[in-house]
Amino acid sequence: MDLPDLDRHSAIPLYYQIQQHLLQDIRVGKLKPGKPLPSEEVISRCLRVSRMTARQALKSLCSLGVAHSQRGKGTFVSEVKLEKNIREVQSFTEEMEARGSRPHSRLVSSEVVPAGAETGEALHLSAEEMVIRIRRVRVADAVPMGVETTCLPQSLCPNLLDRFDPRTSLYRTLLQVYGIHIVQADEVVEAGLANTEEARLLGIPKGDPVFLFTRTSYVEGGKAVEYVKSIFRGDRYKITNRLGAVE
Amino acid sequence: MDLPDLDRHSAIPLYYQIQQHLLQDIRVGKLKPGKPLPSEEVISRCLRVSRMTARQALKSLCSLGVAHSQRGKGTFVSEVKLEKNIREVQSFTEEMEARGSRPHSRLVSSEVVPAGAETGEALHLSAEEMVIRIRRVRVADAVPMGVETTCLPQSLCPNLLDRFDPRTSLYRTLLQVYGIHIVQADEVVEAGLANTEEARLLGIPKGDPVFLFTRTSYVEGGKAVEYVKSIFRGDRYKITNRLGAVE
DNA sequence: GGGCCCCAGTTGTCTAGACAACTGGGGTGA
DNA sequence: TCACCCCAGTTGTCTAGACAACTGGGGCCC
Repeated sequence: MDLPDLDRHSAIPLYYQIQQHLLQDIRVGKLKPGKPLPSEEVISRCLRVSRMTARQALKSLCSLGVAHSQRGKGTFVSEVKLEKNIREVQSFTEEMEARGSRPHSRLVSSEVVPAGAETGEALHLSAEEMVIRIRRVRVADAVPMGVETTCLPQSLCPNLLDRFDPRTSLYRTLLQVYGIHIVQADEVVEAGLANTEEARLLGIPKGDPVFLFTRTSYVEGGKAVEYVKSIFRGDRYKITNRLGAVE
Repeated sequence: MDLPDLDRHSAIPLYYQIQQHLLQDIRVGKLKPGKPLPSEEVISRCLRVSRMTARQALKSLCSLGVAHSQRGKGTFVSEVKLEKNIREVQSFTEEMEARGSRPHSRLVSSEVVPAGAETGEALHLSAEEMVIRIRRVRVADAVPMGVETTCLPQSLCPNLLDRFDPRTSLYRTLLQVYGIHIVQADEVVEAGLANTEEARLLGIPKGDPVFLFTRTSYVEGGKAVEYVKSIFRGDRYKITNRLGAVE
């Protein structure tokens, strides 16, 4: 076991430096699944940090899912692979890039309209309040993958349609221009069949299997900022979930 | 703000007593979404615990997703509802009971067979090793919802077929009889169409939209113990996901 | 009014230690 | 041989403090 020297004058917390080093050792296979990580006491003594700091590094690895602790025994590297991330809030752009594809989007329509009952309820607006509605075909590696309709309250991001290039990532624009950081989302998925218009936009036969997504996205603190309905091809798109345990 | 008296002689950790009390206050609406929780210093002073213990209670609420902290400001109750749980490993039985339905199952077949390439790879077995394969129709409130095929290594749960009533919960039997506690699973979902046999078992027209699930389940430490392929009706079944943020 | 500084309150990180609870192995005694 | 005890190693919980970093508001000065 080799442990790194810590940079004690860095702005990076000590526990985080330790966590990153252990994570790196796991990634490159220096620490193998099922094998114990250095104990709190060993880290504490070798790196001259308090046991609580060593402990914080190990616990952060546990909450990442790459390790698990057993009282009286130690902390061990888990078997599960690092590549399979816990399902996270990602824009289509981020998701496709993570899968190694080149994403882009084609604008179908963008307009400012009253929210209506369904969208209003999801975003906690009255049905009369105005929302920005953007409809796009999502494309990965030149293959149309799905059709996505996004609604955002106009009050939250005025002039979005002037400032946003619909071919790029909406989430990045929200963060960079408006400081809106989406951290959580609730999503409902149904299975259905493509209707005539969807089939035309996606270039697939009518009646092909599709996913129907309905997603509400939240900023920290739980305020709803986005309501999305989308349709994705069943033949080219898969959902990958990591399910965790109940405490 | 009223804080409870702590039982200092209890085996229940102090931070957990505090966490449970705050959780109760949130549940009954005494602490409302968006409002601050008592600060670390207040908890520490009122309950005569160290600040680290108060902090542990608040951080555990954050990791449950019911609160969030902001440096320099405080820890606040999140808006999201408690009823909508983070997606968790659940047996069909648990899932349906949580949705308020009465689940049961009808056995299609159960047998001991060689794993084969696909199942063997998923469970880290050779293709020749024997697995127990159970095929069941899953029913909720007398409506057939899906067809599920579960494979488990025979070495892990010998005599399972004698000890397990296929109409009940497999996960409960694994836990109670073999001490196997499934804590994590990877799941891939695809959209497809029902073939003739599936349509017959589910009582739906051939070609109706269905979900195709492929799930590998793990015990603590990451050992794979179960490989499941299942088909669920698209018209009666929805997937609900809570997506979290990346750290 | 506007800009600036300072201060109280809050969370983030860290220390040095303590005892409890549990695991696994070795040794001892019946 | 077997049961039991004890011990070293490990994680879980807890204490009492320290300083850093950030927020928001009040007050001061220009």
